[in-house]
Amino acid sequence: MRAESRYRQIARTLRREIQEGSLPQGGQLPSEKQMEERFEASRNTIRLALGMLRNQGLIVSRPGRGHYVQDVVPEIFYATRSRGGPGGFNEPNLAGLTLEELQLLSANADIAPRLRIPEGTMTVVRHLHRFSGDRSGSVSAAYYPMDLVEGTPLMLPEDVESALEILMDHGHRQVGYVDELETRMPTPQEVGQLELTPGVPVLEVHRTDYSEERPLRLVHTVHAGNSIRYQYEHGDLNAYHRD
Amino acid sequence: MRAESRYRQIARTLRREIQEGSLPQGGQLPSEKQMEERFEASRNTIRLALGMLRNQGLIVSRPGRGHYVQDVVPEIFYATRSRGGPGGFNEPNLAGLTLEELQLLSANADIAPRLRIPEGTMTVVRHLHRFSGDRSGSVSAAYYPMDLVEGTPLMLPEDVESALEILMDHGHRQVGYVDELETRMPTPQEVGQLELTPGVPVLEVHRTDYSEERPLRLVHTVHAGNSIRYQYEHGDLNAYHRD
DNA sequence: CCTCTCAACTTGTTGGTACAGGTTGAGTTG
DNA sequence: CAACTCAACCTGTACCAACAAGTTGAGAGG
Repeated sequence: MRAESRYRQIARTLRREIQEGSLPQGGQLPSEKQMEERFEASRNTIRLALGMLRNQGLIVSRPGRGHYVQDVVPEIFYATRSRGGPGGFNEPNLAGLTLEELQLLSANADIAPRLRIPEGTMTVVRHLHRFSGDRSGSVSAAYYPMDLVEGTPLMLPEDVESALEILMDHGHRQVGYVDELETRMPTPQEVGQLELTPGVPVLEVHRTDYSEERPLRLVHTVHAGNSIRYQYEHGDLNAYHRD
Repeated sequence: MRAESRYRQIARTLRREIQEGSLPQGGQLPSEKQMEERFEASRNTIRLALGMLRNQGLIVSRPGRGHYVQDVVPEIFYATRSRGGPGGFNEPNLAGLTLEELQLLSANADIAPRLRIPEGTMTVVRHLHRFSGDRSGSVSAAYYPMDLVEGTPLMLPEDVESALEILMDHGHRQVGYVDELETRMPTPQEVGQLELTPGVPVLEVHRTDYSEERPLRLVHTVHAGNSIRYQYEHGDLNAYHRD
């Protein structure tokens, strides 16, 4: 059992062919039956190899169709590039964001500390969905302390242009934010929401926006890992930041 | 085939038990044979369910031992918290970094554009390894343009206190940086280097450090996704940043 | 020419068997 | 008592068989 197992050898071979381009992006792999003959292995062994590649996000498999080489290009999210938000900070990719649901929820242990409110305090939650192209890109939940948004359009189940601008009009100006980034494998629910193919991790971001006095908002976003790149700039880079 | 398949049901049941804590962290799951009886399914089906949990990073499996509930707590990397680096910026977690290898390498298409040097230009590459506790935390490669480090201790195969400080002593002061963050599944090589358990994604970070004139260094880091959290702060948050 | 049916393909799921090799603890042996 | 052996477990790998269900294209039928 010390030597590399058969299915790992097969996976390695296929992986190399994918990365070298003998199997072009989007191209179809031979059927499992054909691979049985080529590699002189049983279908189960072939499927173990294909399972590895699927888990690595290199291929996608469609019942009745076949196995295909995966092709996705990530889009870059410039976290620190100003887009004229009220505080000079851009909102998490407003373009393509649509409101899915509006909810009243008491803050749990994940939310309350970040908003610096007691657990159980009421918050207004706006669930947003971002599509990139025809595919699902991310799902967000923006938590607002109830007292901050009472009597504002943020209480209404409608899309808004800029939530931070609305807050500013009510006397709460954003002066900064904190982003916390983690990666992990998706939950089954997220696999459905983001239409994730197996083997694609998610990037989980907690952004807390602050005024001078208090946290204004917590945006919890889960991005499909194969379609996102975050970029942060710090310091005096006027002459050197890239596009 | 429309109904949820048997192995997914089993995985869902076990997942719930893990998340609810009926199966404590670090605890051992029943053996596959015992689960055959409990779920009235074949070993193949049980193993498919366990494979799902393993791919989700919820369990680890050890031949001859059994299946265990995974338990890891991520450590936070404060990307924007100053630690007295020359430019007021901290280096990527200097503590625990050890030099593995020193290399001379011509810049490829990944490196050259970020350092704004022509492809093929010589760079000095310092390979670093960070351990968190007894486990492997991340592997980094720091790329320096050759002309910048000639005649400095950075050409020597020895650990250095602060590379940016050395560069400053030679007239190159860091004034800022750009971080690019992506997530993906690890390559087989990274699985070995980082001692990753299956189902754990990696966080890939490209940090480019700049002086007023030019890029000074590119640090390419691959973190084990289950042991890292990145944090970025922006704006005037003196009173509000958390520990 | 268009539509519909269906055979022939595809992957997904489930059952079984067998053996390799790591791990452990009971029991034997010195 | 210490060391060693070994049976009994564990997971990993590999094979075979069968059926379910999605997909497609050839060909029959209108």
